[in-house]
Amino acid sequence: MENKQPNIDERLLKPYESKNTESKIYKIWEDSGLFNPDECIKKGVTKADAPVFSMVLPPPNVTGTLHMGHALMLTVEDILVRFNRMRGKRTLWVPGTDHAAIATQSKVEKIIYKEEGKNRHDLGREEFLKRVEKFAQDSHDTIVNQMKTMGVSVDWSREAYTLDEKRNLAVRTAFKKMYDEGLIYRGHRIVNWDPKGQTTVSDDEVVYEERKAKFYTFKYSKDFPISISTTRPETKVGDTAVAVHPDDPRYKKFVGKEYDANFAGVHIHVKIVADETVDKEFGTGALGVTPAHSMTDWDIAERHDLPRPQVINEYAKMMVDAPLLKGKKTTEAREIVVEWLRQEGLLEKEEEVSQNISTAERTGGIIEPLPKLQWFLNVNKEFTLADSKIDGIPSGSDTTLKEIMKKTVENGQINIVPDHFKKTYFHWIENLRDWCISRQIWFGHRIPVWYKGEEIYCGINAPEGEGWTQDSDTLDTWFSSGLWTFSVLGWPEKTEDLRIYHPTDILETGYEILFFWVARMILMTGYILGDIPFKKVYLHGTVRDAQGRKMSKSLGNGIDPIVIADKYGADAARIALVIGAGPGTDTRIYEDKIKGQKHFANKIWNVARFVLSNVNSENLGEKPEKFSPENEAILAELKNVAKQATANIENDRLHIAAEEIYQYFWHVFADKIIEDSKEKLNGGKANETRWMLKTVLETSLKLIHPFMPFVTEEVWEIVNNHFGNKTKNLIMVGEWPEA
RNA sequence: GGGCGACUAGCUCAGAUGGUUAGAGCGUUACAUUGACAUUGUAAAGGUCACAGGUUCGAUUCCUGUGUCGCCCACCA
Repeated sequence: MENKQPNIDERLLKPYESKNTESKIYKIWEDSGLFNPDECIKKGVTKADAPVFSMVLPPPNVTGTLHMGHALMLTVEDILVRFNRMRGKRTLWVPGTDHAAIATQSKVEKIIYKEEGKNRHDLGREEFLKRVEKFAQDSHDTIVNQMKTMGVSVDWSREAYTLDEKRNLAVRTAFKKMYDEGLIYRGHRIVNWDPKGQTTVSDDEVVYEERKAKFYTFKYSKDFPISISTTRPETKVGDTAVAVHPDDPRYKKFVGKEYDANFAGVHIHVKIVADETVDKEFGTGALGVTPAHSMTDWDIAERHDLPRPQVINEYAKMMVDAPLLKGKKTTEAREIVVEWLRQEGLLEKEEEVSQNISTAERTGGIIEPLPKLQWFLNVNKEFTLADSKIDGIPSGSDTTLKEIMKKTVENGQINIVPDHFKKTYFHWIENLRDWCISRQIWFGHRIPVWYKGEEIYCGINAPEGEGWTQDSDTLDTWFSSGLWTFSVLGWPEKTEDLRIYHPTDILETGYEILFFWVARMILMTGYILGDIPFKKVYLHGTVRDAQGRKMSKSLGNGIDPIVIADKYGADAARIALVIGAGPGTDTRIYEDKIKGQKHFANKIWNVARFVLSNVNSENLGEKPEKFSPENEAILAELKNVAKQATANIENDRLHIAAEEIYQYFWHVFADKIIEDSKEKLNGGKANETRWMLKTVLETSLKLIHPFMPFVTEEVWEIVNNHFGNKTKNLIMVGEWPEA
């Protein structure tokens, strides 16, 4: 071979070692300040009037550490950001973390209980919150380090936290505006009460588990004319009606009649009502109405103006006065009531059925529907949107939150990728009910409402004067995350950031939080700013293991992205995550896949070694004005690869872009171009071949950079030194190859 | 019950607006090689693109139906 010459960087003489390189490179990036667009302008790498590209990081929960799903998210977003930055755009990516109210609180409660045997009430609100904040801080620090390990080019100077001072002001300001306009109201409603967590949970935080249950058919008393069925006989002490279908010939004659009965020692007064919602075919076709402990029954009771006595309390215990049941847990009470029915000869049938039981996602507690005084956000109430940038909702016209959520996506102002998630989104909106925003937990944004006797005050700050007490509830965590795109940019202040970077360009997140979060951001931004929060929603899939199972703690099949990055390099993990994962598609990840990409990093390294050992400032002559046809063809193909990559990234096909670049680099550049060049380097076209190799190498590095930023930055530096380039720009702000 | 999606090589997956012999990685087999390469390269085997109809000059791609799997939503008291 031509040489094993001294003038090649000695780093290249050994195989590529990601371990120390990556942390070193990250430090160089951070020190450069170029993650911050203001700094890019100051240093002249970005024009002040360049087009803007902005994005917020979906803030990870401060409940622990990042998993592979986060790694995928960070990778996809970093690719988009690096690509746009290299294209010369004024690029901002704002990082942050989410306090994740109930998730974090219950996690800390578990730890404290395990270690000290105490619950939060033993510690008291103040001490408990101190503990949670400490935990959140530690967790935050871990997460930040993990993000750096993955190579994210976020602007740390703008980092935010959903529960910091500025975001708290945003929350209070938004709450007050909604309260003043009557969109936020307080009311008795059936809520999903979690007796284990002692709090309300939203509909979306309820998960259903299938279990076997007994389905009992019986009458309230001997002289009661209609049999009813239920899986929860203990709730029947709270019945105030039996509902039948208006057209049901069996029961028509009873409608309107009222009966008294002694049911398991509790006096009940039951009216027969006719209601369209009753299914004639199900059970006996007659439904015992328990208004206080069932959503649908509550609605029936409301329609027929029935009393709604509560018979179960917050601890899932019976609160009736009958000696048989008083203070008993619901499960015990069920046995007691069934036994009573047997003895009285009222039980007619007992069947085994499988039933979906509601549980709380975070604590696993069995949901007890209870009527409670809660805060709600009305999604159907009309209000006037004073200043609107939403197509189809003119400024000054009346609209609803639901309409805002619908219109912005319908009219294409917000695009969802992949497209079919739009259908899911609309379907969800159709069925959306008022959003219960209060939580009976301590960790979170305290509701900005104060009471003094009968007086209620809602304000950004506490009211003047003595004797006011603040509402003890906190807000659903998604209330503050709903403001995220603009609260991180400084709202409610009228900041420059807000003017320049909002609405953001893309929101990249997992499809599983389309409703929790994406929809709520659209709602909040529409209401508060009369605008959209982002132009495009890019949804990534779930990361699964080699067998296609979800990664979970209980299965123990999780792969820690940090362990992987340590072993194979973050570059390898990144490109392994992206290749084969189109938007909205689940992807499988396993060590062999990542190992393969580590080889790719090494391939880049070796290609650089080959090129630099054959091309250097001494043997490189004048750049030829015209290349021979064969080299011309090579450069044309290179240009075409760049063009394809650009188009694919712009059209959300990162997986294709990554694969094509990989294919080109390995199987065209390394296997063909370099192999062919070995001969040419000794022939008459040696100089133009050197130029060609240098050009292909440098251009390829740029194309690979968004996907594998560390190794490309390292090689870039070596290349620059090798040729003694004076302007030593980082590849991170290098110019993206012309398409 | 309602909705959404998937089904392509042994395995994991690409195949945007229908158009020659359907692609990659891993795996398998053969050969080469002290090579820029903790190897790598060259080549090979391997596919009724789930099934059945339809539209079309032409369907893996569009339409209808069937089957299997997965996910989301609702929830029957």
